[in-house]
Order: sequence, then structure tokens, then C-alpha cells
Amino acid sequence: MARPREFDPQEALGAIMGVFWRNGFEGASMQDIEAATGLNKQSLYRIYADKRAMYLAALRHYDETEVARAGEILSGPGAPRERFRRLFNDVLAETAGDGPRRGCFLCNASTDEAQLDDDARAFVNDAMRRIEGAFRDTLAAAAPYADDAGLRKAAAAKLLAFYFGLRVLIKANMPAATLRAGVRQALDEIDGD
Amino acid sequence: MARPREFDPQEALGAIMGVFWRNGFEGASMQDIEAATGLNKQSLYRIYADKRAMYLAALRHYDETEVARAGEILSGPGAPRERFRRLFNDVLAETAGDGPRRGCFLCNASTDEAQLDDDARAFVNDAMRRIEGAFRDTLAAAAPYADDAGLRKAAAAKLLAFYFGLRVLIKANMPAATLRAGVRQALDEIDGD
DNA sequence: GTGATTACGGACAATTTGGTCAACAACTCA
DNA sequence: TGAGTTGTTGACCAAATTGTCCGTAATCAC
Repeated sequence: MARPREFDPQEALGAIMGVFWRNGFEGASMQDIEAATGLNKQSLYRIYADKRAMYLAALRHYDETEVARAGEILSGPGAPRERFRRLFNDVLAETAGDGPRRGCFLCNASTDEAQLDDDARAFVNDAMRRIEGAFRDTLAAAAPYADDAGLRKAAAAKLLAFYFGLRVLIKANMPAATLRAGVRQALDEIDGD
Repeated sequence: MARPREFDPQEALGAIMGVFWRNGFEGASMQDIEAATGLNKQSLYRIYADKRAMYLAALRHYDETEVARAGEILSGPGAPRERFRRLFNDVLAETAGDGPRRGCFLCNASTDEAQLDDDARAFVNDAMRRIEGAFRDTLAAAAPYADDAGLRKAAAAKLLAFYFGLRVLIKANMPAATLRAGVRQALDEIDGD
């Protein structure tokens, strides 16, 4: 008994995520969000209480799409080294074009930390822990990590730092060749068949 | 023939750096800077043309103090592994207290990218390249890196990503024990005596 | 048609932002 | 003493910020 919604909320959320991902919280103005979604403030404020709610929703959306995508890659077939190769190559793909490099939304958000509320901070930290867990699970697929929880934890932590650092360097416009060499080196150090 | 300056510009610059380091460019208001330096806007604007000049000066100051400190650690005595151990331990020291973890100013700045001008962006990128160069020079101190430029480049890129990733994870409040394990693993993979 | 909901545009308010200006006090050097 | 510079305080401005409100058009169910 009412006029139906004409836009797709998920599509709008994707656009919102893009803006925050690129510009950060303070750096993204409502004007930017209006332009990216093609909606105006009223329609947006009907869905979200305020700008922070939009940011939190964008973080969740990132988690459900990009982080989930990494999880799927890691839970695919093959030995750990092969799985990480797919993951790192997927990340390196961002260096292909010459468009702007967005890096990792979680890293960006954790840098925005000062401007964020506790909810957002906790969400980011939790998402990073979950990625670490996925790294550990991936390593557990083969020897020598399968039988050595300590080694698994250490290797996962090392790869996690490498992973985020890689994304930082990508955003900082490091030459792709340098990054590829680093990835090759990191992959070579993953044991197993 | 004039009233002398009553504050130490270097000291003020250190305080300015701290504010931008913690809060980013947009996140740091002039009020914050006034409070941190103990000065008021007029005194600040007499030294710096505007807020961006302050930010750029803060980046330079970071380069001359913190980045230089890393360079000194790396150019110290010992085999490459030993030097990187000192560097990483120095970075991990930030996890000791329970104060706020600031992470790496360069990483934070590169995230602020969208808000920055070309000068700041170029400076950050250049500083990262110089750190990469220092990593390469450090590896060149011993076999097998001394004789293999390709290996040196790849290992330096890998360690660079690990280094920045480590600082991201520190800022994201990763447990110190996890990070120490990752550092140990990364160090073990550095070849040489 | 009537009522209800949605979208849009513009106007609006309240606050905060970076940055400027003026006036006065404090200090050094000649 | 007096000229010249510096620091401090406070007022002030123009612009941008988030968020609200109103009026109008469009679209559904009844």
C-alpha cells in the first residue's frame, strides 16, 4: 500500500563502501556519498541513522564481500603454498591497471581509528583476527604445519603481517615488479609439498 | 633588537608530529595542535603557512627522527639477521605499555592519501623507497645476499612488507605474543651466519 | 479517488573548520 | 628611552560540515 523503493539498498551500500574505502571516514562527505549512490540525503538517512552507521555498514559489507572472498580463495584446493599464491596474486591484481589503488579497507579503517567509535574499532580488530584464523586453518592443511600448532601460529602471524604490508605497499604505489618479487620470496618460504 | 622566541620550534614540531601521527590530517584540528604545542594559532601560523605545511613538516620530522633511527639500527654491527632482530624488537617495544599504539606515520599518511597533496604523497612514497634501500643494503652485508642482487631485492621486498604489516597489526591491537611469534619466524628465514 | 509511502530538491539550522585581524603586553637591542 | 619584534588573547569571517524539515511529484493498495 505504498510506493516501492526504487533503488537497490545493496547496490547503494556497495557505492557507500567504495567512498569510505577510498576516502576514509572524515574524508568522505555526504556529498560524495550522494554522488556515488545517486541518492540524496533523505533517502540515505531513512536507511541509516547517521554517517557513522553508514561507515559501520560499509565495514560489514566489506567483510561480507572482500574478506569473504579471501576466505574462499584460502579454503580452495591445493597445498597451503598454492592457496596463498592464489590469494597474493588476487591482491596483486590491483596493481594491473593504473587506476587508484585503494589498498585494504581494514587497514585504512584502523588508521582512521582516532575518528572511530568503539564498535567500528572492535569490528576491524575482530575481522583481522578472523583473517589470521583463516591463515592458520589454511596452513593446517599440510605438513609440517598440520602437526605443530606453534609453528602454525608463528607462520600465520608472519604471513598475516606480510599480507597487510603488501596491501599497504600497493596503496603506496610501490612498483609491481618489486612486490611480485617479494611475494615470490614469501611463497617460497612456505613449507610443504 | 627584538623579543626572542620563547618556545623551541623543534619541540613544537615534535608535538605537531605527534598529533598528526595519532589523528591523521583531517582528524587533527587546529585546536588539537594548539593544545599539543601549548601555542596558539598566531604563533603557529607565523612559522607555517597553513595546516598542510605543518603536516608536511611533521612528515619530514618523522623522517629525520624515526626513519633515521631505523636506518641507524640497520647500519649497526652484526649479520643481517641480527640487525633486523634489533629493528623488529624496537618496533615491538610499542606493544609494551598499554598506551595507544600509533603505528607507522608513513602508513597512516599513505592511507590519508585522498586528503593529501602531491608533495606529501611523493614524500611518503620516497621515504618508503629509502627504507627499502636500507633493507637491501643491510642484506648486502652477508651471504647469500651479498652476491645475488635478485635475491637481495626479493628478500628486501618481503621484509619491507612484513615490516609495515607488523606496524599495522600493532596499531590494530594484535596481541603482542602473536606478533613476537611472527617476528621470530620472519627472522629465522633470513639466511646467513 | 483516497491514503500511505517513497523520492527529490531546496532551504535551513547548528556546529566546526581553517585562517585572519586588531590590540596589547613583553622583551631585546641600540 | 624608544624602536622593533614576538607572544597572547579574543573577536571575527567565510566556507564546509552533518543533519533536519518542508513541499511536491510519483507510485502503490484499497
